[in-house]
Amino acid sequence: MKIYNTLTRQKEEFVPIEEGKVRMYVCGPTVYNYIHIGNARPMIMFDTVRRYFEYKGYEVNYVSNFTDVDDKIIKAAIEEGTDAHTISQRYIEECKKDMEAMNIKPATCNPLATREIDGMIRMISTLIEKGHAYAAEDGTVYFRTRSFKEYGKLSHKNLDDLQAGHREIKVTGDSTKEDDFDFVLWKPKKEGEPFWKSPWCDGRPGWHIECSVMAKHYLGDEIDIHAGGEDLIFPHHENEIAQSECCNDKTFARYWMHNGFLNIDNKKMSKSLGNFFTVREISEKYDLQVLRFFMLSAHYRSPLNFSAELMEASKNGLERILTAVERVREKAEKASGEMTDQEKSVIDQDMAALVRKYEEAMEDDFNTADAVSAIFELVKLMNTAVTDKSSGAFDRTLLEEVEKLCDILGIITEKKEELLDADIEEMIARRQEARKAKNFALADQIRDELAAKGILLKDTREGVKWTKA
RNA sequence: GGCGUCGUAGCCAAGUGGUAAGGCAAUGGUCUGCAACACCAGUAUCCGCCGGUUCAAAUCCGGCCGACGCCUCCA
Repeated sequence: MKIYNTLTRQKEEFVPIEEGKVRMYVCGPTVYNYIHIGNARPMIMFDTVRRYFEYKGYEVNYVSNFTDVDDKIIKAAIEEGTDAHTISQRYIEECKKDMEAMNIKPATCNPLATREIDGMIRMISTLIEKGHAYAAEDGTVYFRTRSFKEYGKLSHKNLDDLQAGHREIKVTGDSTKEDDFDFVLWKPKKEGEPFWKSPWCDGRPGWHIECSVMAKHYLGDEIDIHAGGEDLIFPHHENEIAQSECCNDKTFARYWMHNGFLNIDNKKMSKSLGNFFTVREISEKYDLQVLRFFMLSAHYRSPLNFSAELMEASKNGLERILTAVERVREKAEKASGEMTDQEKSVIDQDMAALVRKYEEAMEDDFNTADAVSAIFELVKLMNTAVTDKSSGAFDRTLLEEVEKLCDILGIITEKKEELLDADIEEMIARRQEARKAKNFALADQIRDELAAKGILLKDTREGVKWTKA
């Protein structure tokens, strides 16, 4: 399996630290509001990575944090006249609902920054002892960036270039720093802010130290994969490496994976541009499976543009897959019989080739766009090869394979059991009678009425089917 | 100023040296009472532009144009 490693800027063969196991850390959201669709991209893509590893038989320890103390959370709390804890708890719960609707598997562990303060204090103390950090007079603790020789290895920057190429390295009058590039590990509390006691001052941790500590706590000093959005490469991930490697004297993460940004109209999504969507907003219009499928349509490292048209296209494409699976599932339930030689050859040749295509795509740095195309080709195979005459064994073999491959991508093929109101059931029955009597005018009229209520009918060989608009 | 990414049909998107996957949309046909689904058919002589390397390039090299990202909180 090949993974593109930001550290080396190359695809590398994945070799786990521990045979058969994957230790993976994904930077999670800061919970000060509903998550936006940009937050959803790493969640969906790295969940897919995890699913593929599990499919290959790995045991994955998947850790993803919630940053629950931060300026934005505090600001939101002040605006609402409540406390930071209330805000973060609320949005963690809402975030989990969104994740479930996107069929993202719960992480092995979702650590909270505020529950890991002791570990942070320990790590900061160690860094100070080793000379990699220092406390200023006001109690702020800084990391001594230049003390880590490899600083910049992930983002491929070097401090002197940054200094030379400085575009107004303004760094507000932080005169207590020894160097402009030093960053905060611990900062003093301000009036009304949550704080914890520490050897340096009452205060709270800097953002970067949180992830280093949580990764160490739940995954150990060395991890296999560390992932997140590409904007985190610098400075967040760079700083994590500095902290962790200076503290533990071990390589922090072997593989660094970063997803590209989700754009709107080719522009970065931002509140100021007014092109900002929360996952919750999208869920009002679409099943979030559609959002997931949309994200899978591009490689995770490419920028991806979001628009209503593309969501429509994704919805239709997903529908094609789901319709085909549904039809075969119903047919397979009834069909019996062993495979003919010809069917065996379709399975061994055609289906096997597509499964291979799918796996090769996934093993090549998780090329989900290609993997999806293999599923479409499998759908075509099902649509043509599963007929009245095909054997039950054949139908089920194809069905199970497609279900399995969809599941790796997190696409749910099982249709949710939904019930209709009695009056709608009655209308459908009346329309069937009208059709039997060849009273098509009445039948069409009823169909239009149902459509107005958001119920779309299809007459199939297996009977009347309905879907919600 | 430094470091990067991208430019493939109307749209999305894979392909990164051997002669253009897949999907959406649109068109014609088959099926269907009609519609929907499904199937069949054709659909980029060509991969931003200009040069170069090679038997062979969308794929490698150079230049240009265009879009974008990071360097500051940010998925």
